[in-house]
Amino acid sequence: MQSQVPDTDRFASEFRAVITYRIAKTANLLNAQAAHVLRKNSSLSLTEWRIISLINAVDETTASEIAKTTFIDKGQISRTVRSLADKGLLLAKHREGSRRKIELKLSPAGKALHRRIVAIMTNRQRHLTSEFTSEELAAFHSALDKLERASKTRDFGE
Amino acid sequence: MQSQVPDTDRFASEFRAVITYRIAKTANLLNAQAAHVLRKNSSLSLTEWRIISLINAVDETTASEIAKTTFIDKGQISRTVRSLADKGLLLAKHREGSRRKIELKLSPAGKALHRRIVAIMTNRQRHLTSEFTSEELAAFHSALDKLERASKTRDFGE
DNA sequence: ACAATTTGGTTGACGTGTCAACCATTCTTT
DNA sequence: AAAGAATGGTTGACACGTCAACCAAATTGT
Repeated sequence: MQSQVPDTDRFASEFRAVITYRIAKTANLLNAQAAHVLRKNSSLSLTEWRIISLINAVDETTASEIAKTTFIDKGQISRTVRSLADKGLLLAKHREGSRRKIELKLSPAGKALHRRIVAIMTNRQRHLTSEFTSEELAAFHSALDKLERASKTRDFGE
Repeated sequence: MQSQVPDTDRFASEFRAVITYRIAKTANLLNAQAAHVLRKNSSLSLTEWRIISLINAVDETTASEIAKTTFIDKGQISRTVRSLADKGLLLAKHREGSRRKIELKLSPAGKALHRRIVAIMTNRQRHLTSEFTSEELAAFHSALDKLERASKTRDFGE
């Protein structure tokens, strides 16, 4: 036996330190988990679920407002909204006195679905953070804040 | 004026706390930044770059080893490897005494490219973590570890 | 030595994400 | 009120990620 470290960990030592790899990997794992949970409990894609819970949170909103805060692509939102409306989960109506802005609200069915899924997702969130102290959680959020700010810089070349 | 909070922050208060949203968003921002830097300084996609630096780190490896450690899809690796080989950046040869395993190594051109880009990416990494103390960084890594472990659970239903 | 299983890699189909062009409407400026 | 700019939303094209089927080689079990 030449080494105690399994072959598949040859990269790990090099790349554990590279923060962007680690975040990308964790985010992928979490997204995969969420998608799996959603498939099992509904017919929603992850983006559909996100948009549903965003709308639910503010009761009523527009596509462009969602785009601004979440950085989800305009186009993707447009299509997702249509598919949710087709499924009868949300209502899209021109806002009073406007022929452009479209007001998005959950339908009763959409609200019911949200209620059912959010319970599961809250369990999940609790599970994910169960090993965190509240200090650790706060520190983690603040680290993400710093990274988000630093991610705006675009120039590192000579 | 009804509120000091801009409209676009209506979601923020609700969703800042939802850890998975935050990670997903930060990961997206970081990936977009990396992709932008790569486009500006090379003709590599993010996945191409990742595979190049993985191979560089261990000098020589195989597709399945990459797949195991990084969770990048087998198929995606296969295609990316081909495109890198076509660009002359890596060499793929059947491993001595095997007609199945394919040994992946960077070509001289690949190594040169890696050297050039890794300098830029190191700058970036330094910039991203410049506001972190080493304790904060360690805590952040350990938080990601916890989340990765917790992301394996797949069941949260009733 | 043979069949059964596992492993390494490729391919095709399909869904999702991303970018840019575009149109209609609304706001701003004059 | 008209011209120009900005905004809200839709669409099409294309890159990328994801899944499952598949083939060939290698390993394991009998």
